[in-house]
Amino acid sequence: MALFISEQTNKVDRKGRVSVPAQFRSALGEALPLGIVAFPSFSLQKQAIDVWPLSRLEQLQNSLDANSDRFTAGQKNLAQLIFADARQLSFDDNGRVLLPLLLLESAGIEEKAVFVGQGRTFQIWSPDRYIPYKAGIESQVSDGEKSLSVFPSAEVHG
Amino acid sequence: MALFISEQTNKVDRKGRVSVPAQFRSALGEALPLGIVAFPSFSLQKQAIDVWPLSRLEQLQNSLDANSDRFTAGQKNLAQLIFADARQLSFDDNGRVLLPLLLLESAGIEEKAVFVGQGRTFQIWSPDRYIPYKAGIESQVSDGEKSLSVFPSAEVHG
DNA sequence: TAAAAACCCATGATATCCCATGGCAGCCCA
DNA sequence: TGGGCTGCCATGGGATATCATGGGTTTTTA
Repeated sequence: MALFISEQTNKVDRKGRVSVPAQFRSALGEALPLGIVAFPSFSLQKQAIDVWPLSRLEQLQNSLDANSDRFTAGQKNLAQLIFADARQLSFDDNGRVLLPLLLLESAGIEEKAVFVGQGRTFQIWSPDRYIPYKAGIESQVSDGEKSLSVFPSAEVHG
Repeated sequence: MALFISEQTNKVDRKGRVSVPAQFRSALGEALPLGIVAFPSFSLQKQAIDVWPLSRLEQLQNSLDANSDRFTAGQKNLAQLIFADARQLSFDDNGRVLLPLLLLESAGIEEKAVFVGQGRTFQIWSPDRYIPYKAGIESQVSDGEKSLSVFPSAEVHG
């Protein structure tokens, strides 16, 4: 499965439907018909919605089954919350999903939804929250980290 | 994959398309069909566009998956920003890409785009910005370093 | 049986595909 | 060595497909 890359703002219609960016849908590839799961983003104090391919949730479950000892108590609690709060969303013929009211409210989404690629997952934000959030992230990157050979390099070359 | 070397200025047409220099396309080699990712250059205060082969972003993601602990918080933030700001571009039959409006604007590109080889990556500049930028770099070189050491490396890149 | 969800079709905007052209560089051959 | 031939490359533009969006209709479900 390809990566989720880039931002795109789409409209939420009266029925609560939004088009998932075509690029994200194609990144799902074969996993598309399985759909996605969405839940309030715990790492962001539920400011936004986290979206995973369903297969990732399955992988998490498998890890919990096989390597339960490698998870901290806190991580297990988090996993419990994800399983409880996650909603499985499926695509209609036009590539839209119906966002449940609970998720819309918790993320403060009304007219517009910002889809933000995060590699293996993506997020859905209200524009009003996303803009200041992103500005904050940018300010937390130091100038040194922005300059040459930004990342641990042995892994990044190809 | 070969290195990106040299400069070339190409025209941006009415639809926002530009030919990527043939030399850069052939440097991509097998990675050509996967396409490239482009985002405002963080190290240059978003003056220009940084372009990576998609595979480089995939390697970054793999590295994050496997060695998350070797990244600083700032580096992780930067990675988040890259996933959000990057746009995946693919080539048409003539070797052109469509530059999204957002990138054109952030780099101040209108009629012409300067492609600048940077080894494993390349940049795209507006001529108006590139000329003074390069002059600045050149004057810094003339005041300082004029030779380079090449270090033997255990990593075999390529 | 009323509200919500799923399904279906329509539309405008935009991106993609496809073909055509002109210029330049390299090559061949006289 | 010069002149033309050939092929690649950058560029332009029309045709086609895809995408986001809206709304009606049927089906589900509570």
